[in-house]
Amino acid sequence: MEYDFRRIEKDWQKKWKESNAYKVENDFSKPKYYVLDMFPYPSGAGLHVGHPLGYIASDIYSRYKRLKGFNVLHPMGFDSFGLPAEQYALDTGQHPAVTTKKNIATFKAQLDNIGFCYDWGREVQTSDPQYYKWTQWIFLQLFNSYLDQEEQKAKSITELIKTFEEEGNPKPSTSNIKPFTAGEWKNFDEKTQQDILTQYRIAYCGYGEVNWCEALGTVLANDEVVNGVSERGGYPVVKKTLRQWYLRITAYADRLLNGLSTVDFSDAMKEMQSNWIGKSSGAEIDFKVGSRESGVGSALRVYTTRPDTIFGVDFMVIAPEHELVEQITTTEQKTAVEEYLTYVKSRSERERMAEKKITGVFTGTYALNPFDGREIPVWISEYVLAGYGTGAIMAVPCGDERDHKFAKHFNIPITNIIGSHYNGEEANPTKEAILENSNFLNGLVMKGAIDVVINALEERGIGKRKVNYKMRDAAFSRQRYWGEPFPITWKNGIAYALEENQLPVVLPPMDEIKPGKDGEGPLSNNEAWLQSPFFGGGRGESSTMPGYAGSSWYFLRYMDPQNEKEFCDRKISDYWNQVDLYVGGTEHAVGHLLYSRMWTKVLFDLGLIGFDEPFKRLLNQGMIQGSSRFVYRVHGSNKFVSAGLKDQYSTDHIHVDVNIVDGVELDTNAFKKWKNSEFGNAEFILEDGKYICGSEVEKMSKSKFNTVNPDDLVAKYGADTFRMYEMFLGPVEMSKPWDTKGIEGVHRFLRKFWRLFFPPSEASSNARGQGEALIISDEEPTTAELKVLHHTIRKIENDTERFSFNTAVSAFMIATNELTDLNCHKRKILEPLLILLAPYAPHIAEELYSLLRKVSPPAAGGALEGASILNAPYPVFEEKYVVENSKQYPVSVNGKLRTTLNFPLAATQEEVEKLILQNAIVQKWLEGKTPKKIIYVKNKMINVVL
RNA sequence: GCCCGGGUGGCGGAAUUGGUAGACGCAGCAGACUCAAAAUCUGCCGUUCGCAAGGAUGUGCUGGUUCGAUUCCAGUCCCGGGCACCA
Repeated sequence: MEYDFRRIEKDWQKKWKESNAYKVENDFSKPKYYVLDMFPYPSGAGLHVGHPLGYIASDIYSRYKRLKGFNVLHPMGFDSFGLPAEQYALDTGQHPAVTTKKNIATFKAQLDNIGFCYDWGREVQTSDPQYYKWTQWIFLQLFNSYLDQEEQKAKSITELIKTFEEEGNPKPSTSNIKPFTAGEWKNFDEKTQQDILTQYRIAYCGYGEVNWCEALGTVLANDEVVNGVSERGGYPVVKKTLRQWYLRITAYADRLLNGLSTVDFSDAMKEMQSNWIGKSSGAEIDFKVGSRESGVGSALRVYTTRPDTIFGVDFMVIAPEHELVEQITTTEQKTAVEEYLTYVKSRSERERMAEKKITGVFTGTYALNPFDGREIPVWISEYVLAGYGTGAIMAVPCGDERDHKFAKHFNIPITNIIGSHYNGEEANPTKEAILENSNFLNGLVMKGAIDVVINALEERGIGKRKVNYKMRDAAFSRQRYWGEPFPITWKNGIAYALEENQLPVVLPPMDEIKPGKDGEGPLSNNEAWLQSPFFGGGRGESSTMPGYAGSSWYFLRYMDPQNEKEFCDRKISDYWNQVDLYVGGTEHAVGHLLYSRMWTKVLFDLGLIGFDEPFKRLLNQGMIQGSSRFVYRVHGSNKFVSAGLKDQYSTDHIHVDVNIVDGVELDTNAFKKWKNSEFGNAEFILEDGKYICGSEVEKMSKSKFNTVNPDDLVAKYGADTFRMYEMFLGPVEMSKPWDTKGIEGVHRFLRKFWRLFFPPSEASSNARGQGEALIISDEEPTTAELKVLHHTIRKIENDTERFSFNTAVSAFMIATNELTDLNCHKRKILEPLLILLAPYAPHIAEELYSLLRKVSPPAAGGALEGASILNAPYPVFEEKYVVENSKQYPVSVNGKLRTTLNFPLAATQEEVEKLILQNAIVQKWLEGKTPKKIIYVKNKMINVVL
């Protein structure tokens, strides 16, 4: 019988579906394992071969864990709110709900084609009101909570109100609030009270500088802005002050950082996250300032990580936006300063980043070194950022490269406090130097002096120890339509939470989706909805939540997807607990992964779940790049010249569809028909009778004609071949260009594997060299056969556990080759092998397994017919089968391999040495000398050392 | 500029982390079966000397540690990724 993968795969996919084979029960009696893929955004383009890489890996691992006896949760869903659907709607007039639904159907069909073991009964879609009801509910928890600084724990805002009522707020944790007493609190009006609470809420609405993208008509979070342009679309982004919703993620900075040590992420991923959080510790120091004429006035507060260099401060720099700019500018410098500020405003964010010029202006004012009273000029420069630290720095040119360049540029004298470590040409940021010219710090090593200075500052009350973070609070509103509406109602300029029973606040259908006035979202055009009765007499919020809202908690909903009373039952989340294995790309390093980690921590603090890190282990799959092909058209003609000859002509290069190129050789007939025969009258200048294309590795995308659709490959070779080939390409973590060529090899292997069951014979073998009859013997296996099996069990188990799927595929190939050579058709070997293969190639394994079970008796017991390989007992590795009777050891002399000798296992060390020394080849290389010692390496080889 | 990865045949990639480098697959060459093709099978396949047996050499480059280095150390050159005025 032929390996008819089309029939087999169709049959089994149907049977699995009908029998609900992948349904997952919340069976608390079994050990659990949670495998999660980053759910896709259902774009209109459908899947290309790059997408399933991670899905295949997680599917293999899920099936493997299931065979190992775990209750495995391996769900799939769709991140179906988001910008592209809305952009598409603006362009085509199609409603996002319609296109999203269509795209999801395409995605599901494509995924099912590959044979994944998802329990679709647990599917979630973030744009489904039954789902986003709970996104809104969790938002309300964020809105109604604050972070208790002392306990570093989120608590209900009502507790904070109670504290204010009883004790007031003598020491506010933020400088935005003045201290108040309990009595004062009670006398504040509603607006004042709410404004104060806003400073504490974890989700809050406030004015702030945001990234505004005019082209997209919305604000963006910091991680959605790359090099001054929007991540999506590459449109310019400007800073703008607007009323926005925020998540107070900064309050969780320390916990997000510390939590990294408890999870198994790659070092690169951890580093990206900790860089983004950007914790640094140092000190805030107050410098008295005032112009010479006016005398000493207010204090200028700076932040520094290097207080030890305090005596090397030669000038101060404040950001152009700093609040003291006006106050400290002297009359004679006024014009110069104003000119400079105008110049700074004229420069866009992008220009500032692209060309880093040394610019600045002197304010005319001097600050006093708090220790020795030395006068230090205060400058203004754009290289100091208003948003970080205090927006002002103390500049130490001998130790900081930027300060050094600035000092050289403006001829500011440089004080050397590090002796020979400073060469006068370049700053040296060392911490190891012994301090000079540094008053009471002279003679101290710099890194030791840091604490000495901070203590001195704190004693004199002129500074304090301070930790700073680069991370900012995350902008949480978008001026868009296709997102979750806020469960918020505005009354008299105050945001109030809606009651739980008002949820979900359903996104109203709108005929036309276009931006509103004054930077408001499309919902602002729907005043009727904004004034709906469920907003309780207030006005609804016209912006919607960002794409990351729904994806920050979806892994919890899979556990209990149909629950109408809660986002997830606590007993159920206690059972499934953390995601044991999370598979996805690195592109979400500082977005989704940080937000979901934060939400988890809040939910944990509020006692709603029992763990504070969502993902125990993260596996980053690499990107599959496209391998583009080019043809070269001779300028102004319809002649196309082969790549090797193109230098003789002046040519344009044109992307050509990779699917009509075999390797690098163009199918010229297909090319003429391509794009509705746009090149129908093309002529070719060939080399060696062939047209050779140019090639380049690029991102896979439709516009580059380098995408390969998995559906085509599945149709041609089958899902099992496709799955194994994607794994065989190389390690999952690695990025690599797609190359369809090798898929034949994997397909050949599966056919060869099939022949172990349907061996060719004289009497009957079909066109593909496969026998017509299933041949299976119940004979006892030979030692050699058992050795192959148990080697393979060990190898597959090890490789699967460490996600080395490529080497596992190789191991299957080796086993198949060896068993073919041994002419082995024994059930006791082949049945366990099928079970090993099942996670990788489930369809062929299930087919052959069911065929075996139709002929008695099964090797491992159990039901004869109707048993599925999905629940088969995983084969157990037994060491005894791979142990040898006599052993061959390679023997080297001085590390160089010289020969291989056979030793009886029972031989004593003396006998072994005698055998070695008597050997003619060894004697030749010993050249008559006596060896110093003989090294036995780990049961692997023997080395004779001269 | 700073911080991570990584450089192994014609190609994708193995090597249980200090112990026979190049597994497995692709491509290539030669052969068997066939009228022929497809399919299948067998052999060869880093470089170099040699008819061969067998040597020598070889994991970006230069050194070092070791009986022994793709693996460890120092320096250096490329490639990929991340961050980038964060004081």
